[in-house]
Amino acid sequence: MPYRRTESVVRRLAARKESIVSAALSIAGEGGIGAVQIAPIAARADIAAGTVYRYFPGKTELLTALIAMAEERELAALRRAADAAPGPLSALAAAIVTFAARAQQHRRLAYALIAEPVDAGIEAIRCRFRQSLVEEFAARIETAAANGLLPQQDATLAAPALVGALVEGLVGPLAPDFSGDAGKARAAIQELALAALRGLGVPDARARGLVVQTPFPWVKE
Amino acid sequence: MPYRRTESVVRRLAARKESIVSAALSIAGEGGIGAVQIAPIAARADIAAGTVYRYFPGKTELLTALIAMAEERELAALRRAADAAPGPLSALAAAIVTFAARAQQHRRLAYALIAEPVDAGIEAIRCRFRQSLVEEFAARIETAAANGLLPQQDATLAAPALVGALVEGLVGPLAPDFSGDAGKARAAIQELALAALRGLGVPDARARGLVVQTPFPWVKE
DNA sequence: CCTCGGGGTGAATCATGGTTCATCGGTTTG
DNA sequence: CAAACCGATGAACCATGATTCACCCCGAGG
Repeated sequence: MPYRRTESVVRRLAARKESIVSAALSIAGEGGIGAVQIAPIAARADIAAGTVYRYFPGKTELLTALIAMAEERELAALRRAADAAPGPLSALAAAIVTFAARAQQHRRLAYALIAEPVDAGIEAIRCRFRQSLVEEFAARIETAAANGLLPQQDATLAAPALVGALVEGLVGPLAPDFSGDAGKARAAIQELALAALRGLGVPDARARGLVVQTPFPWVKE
Repeated sequence: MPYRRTESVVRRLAARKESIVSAALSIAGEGGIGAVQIAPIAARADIAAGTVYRYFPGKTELLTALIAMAEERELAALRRAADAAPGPLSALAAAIVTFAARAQQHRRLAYALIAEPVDAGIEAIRCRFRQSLVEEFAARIETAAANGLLPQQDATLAAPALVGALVEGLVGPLAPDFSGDAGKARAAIQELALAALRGLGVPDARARGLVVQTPFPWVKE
């Protein structure tokens, strides 16, 4: 009778695959995308370098899995925050604040996943992540505009600019250093979110209570 | 008597150094930072690979020279446009529009010099360029705010966000494709500039004539 | 128990791209 | 014009890091 994988073996394999991706993710969060190399990943996952290739055809696919994992998590958080808001405009505001807060909380990882220098092949993969984010924001902008809560505008232009401003302002290499002062960090998020909303055509977001204090209860993960 | 370089030799050497940097710059403009490699540069400059090392101790220094050249050019253009404006606020607006217009005109190069993935060592160099840009904008923002033309705000937060929004909105990988439609490109610049100014606290830039049609006569190079 | 086959191993291999250096050829000097 | 020397050359070298593969090891099936 031919060899059949035991149920427990199947579980072990799946768990190991998962642990490889987790190892990669944690390394990315510490040392950036450049530090995501096969040998360190294998070491952290307590396996040999060659074993990685029993689970992924190549580094590209591993990175793809890594980004997919992060993407899922981030989009879910974004949607949870937005959908809990009472209307399209506050949903947009909540998405902005949530994105900013989470990005800042995992600054290194956010930078690695969105803006950090990598080589071309990997950039292509990462683009899909950014694309998802941008589309999420674009959809929220369009909905708000359709409801007359924002001036009509080109969301395909505004959404990338919005993401660019948030990333560059909070986690980019030139952003001010907020480490060690949570209050300052929170204030920066508020200020940026207000500026972003002004840019989108909401001059009085604060007065209208659109930008609430972070962290939201539902931002935690 | 020891060997002394002839005047003509000195000129030839200087010209060659210059031509190496130019070759590197043109390659960056075509293929991005990743394509800036010693062998192709040497080929384009019509010299051997080893010769590059007679002019630069290493690739890092060559890249530094490349970026310095671009930085000089860009900052000069920015300042020329801004200084020709009639006041601090219109100077800021002019700087924004000029930056956007130039970045879009040399989209590939702008991306390479500001946002494109590269490895860590090079990123450090490139940061200085972005830093210069951000500082230029920050100074303009502060001046305008000091004159009561903008609400008081943290320019060290606003300036990076501004640059991020412009870059991501116009030249980033997710920006809409403007090639082949100059009108659309121009409209995008206008819209982005207006949004940026709204974000900074100028709700009616268009009505106040702050964002004039590009290209400015003085934007040309 | 034995043996079979798949998972695991990690040293070896390959690919890429920066850097070096022994050597060549044209200039400068006396 | 010959000697001395500098700048140019480009093949060889080196470093990094992904990928492979011949060889183990262990548990399932008989």
